[in-house]
Amino acid sequence: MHKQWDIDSLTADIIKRIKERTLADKNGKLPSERKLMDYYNVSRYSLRQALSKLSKLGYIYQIQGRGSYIHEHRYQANLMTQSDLGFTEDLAREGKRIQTVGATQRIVSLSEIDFYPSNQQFSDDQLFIEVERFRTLEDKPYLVEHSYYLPEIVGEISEAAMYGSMFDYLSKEKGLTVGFIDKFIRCELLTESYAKFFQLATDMPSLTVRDDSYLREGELVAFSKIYYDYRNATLFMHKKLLD
Amino acid sequence: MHKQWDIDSLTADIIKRIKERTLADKNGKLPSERKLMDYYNVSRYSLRQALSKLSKLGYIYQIQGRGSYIHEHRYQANLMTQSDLGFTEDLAREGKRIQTVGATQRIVSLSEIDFYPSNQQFSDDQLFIEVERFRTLEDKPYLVEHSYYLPEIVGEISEAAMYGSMFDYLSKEKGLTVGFIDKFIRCELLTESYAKFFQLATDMPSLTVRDDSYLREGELVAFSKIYYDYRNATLFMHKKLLD
DNA sequence: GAGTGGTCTAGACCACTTA
DNA sequence: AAGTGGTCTAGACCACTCC
Repeated sequence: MHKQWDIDSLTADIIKRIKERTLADKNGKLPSERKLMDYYNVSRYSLRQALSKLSKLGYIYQIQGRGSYIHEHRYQANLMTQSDLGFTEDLAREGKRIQTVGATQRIVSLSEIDFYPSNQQFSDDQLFIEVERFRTLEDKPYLVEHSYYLPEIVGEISEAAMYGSMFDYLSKEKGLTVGFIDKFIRCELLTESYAKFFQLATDMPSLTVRDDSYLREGELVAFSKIYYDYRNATLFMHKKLLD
Repeated sequence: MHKQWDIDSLTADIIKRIKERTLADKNGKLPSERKLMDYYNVSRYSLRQALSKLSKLGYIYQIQGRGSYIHEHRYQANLMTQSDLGFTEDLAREGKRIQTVGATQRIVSLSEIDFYPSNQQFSDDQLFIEVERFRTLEDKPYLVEHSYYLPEIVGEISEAAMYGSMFDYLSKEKGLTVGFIDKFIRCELLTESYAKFFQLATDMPSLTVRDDSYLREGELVAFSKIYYDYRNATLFMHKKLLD
């Protein structure tokens, strides 16, 4: 039988085989692209799309004229990759349990917001739904999410949604599809209440990810800032040179 | 006449035209991919490679069935993008002047190093060339680079190279080509001497980028940690959903 | 239905490595 | 010379948007 592969399932299958160690030889060398094309019965384009993803995730590296090799990188706790970085980290994190242990919402005016999106002008009477969520990973403090939603787009936000995935909520209940997100990664000092959540002293730092979330149509729907415990949060990237 | 376009020059030309505002209509809508293919006389593949880069850089977004649009994002000082993140920020930064204002090097043993690469085992008698470089951007403190080079690969490092681009030095003087870099972005506390350079108090934070630099052949050649002034450093990323 | 971006195939040629 | 990854072309079909 011939399974049909799309790029995502192809990528997933290769990752699975890399982890099982059933694809590479004992030196960590993978079969050539031509052999993999035949094996999976996909075109060069599709195969290389998948290999490119594997490369960005740090699983392999490729050398022109020589071949593709597994790139071991030691397991690190709470390592986020660029592709992991979801709407507000609502994505499944390899079976780990993320819980919201506290959440508040209120309506605020322009003068009350703590930060702004990158390229938006608001009128003076613009209102926002301010949401603060305190979340744990495996029952340990993991992040604080401080968001502003635009009420004329999202309407009201139910209490139930506050404790679940905002991304799914907007998609399923409101029919809103987020198309892309601009991210600004910085290091900032914690306020007292956030520091307390992480059991840190006030003025200790935090790795922050500012998100500007846009609908597919290009409209800003929310902007937020996520604070991570600086002791735990690491963002991983892989850079290939000569591009 | 027909200029031949490769993907890099194609990408650069579209960026140029976006900035000049000579490509999009008044609503920020770009010509369709088919029109751009004809205009530049390239294949769909090449054009979409270029558009994909523009998308990751935050210049445009694309909507299936509708078209491609310019995505304005406000200019921010010292915004790094993932593709900017070079060997040690040696890349040209839009004409801004980066200078090394202090540099030291010494040979150290395994027990003396402050941090380790992600997936490497060293023998107990492994030696390293430790390099510390203090660098300014437009004469203001910008970053401190703390690196360990593997002497059996790079040999000695000349004093001249310490004040220039290590990347160019390895490439031109040593014939070593860095193929890829793993990056680990974190937030850490500054030591006294680094804090002093940034004119900050000790224990103030810093955005750090840990690099593991590998030769094209997959051998580790150096590992380093770059400390940025947390008040100035912002890393930009663009995430497209439904991938 | 026409036009748009998203995906995928088949094939070609090039640059580089290895033998 | 053979094999590898890197680049590029031409063309097809699909999913979605707009009229």
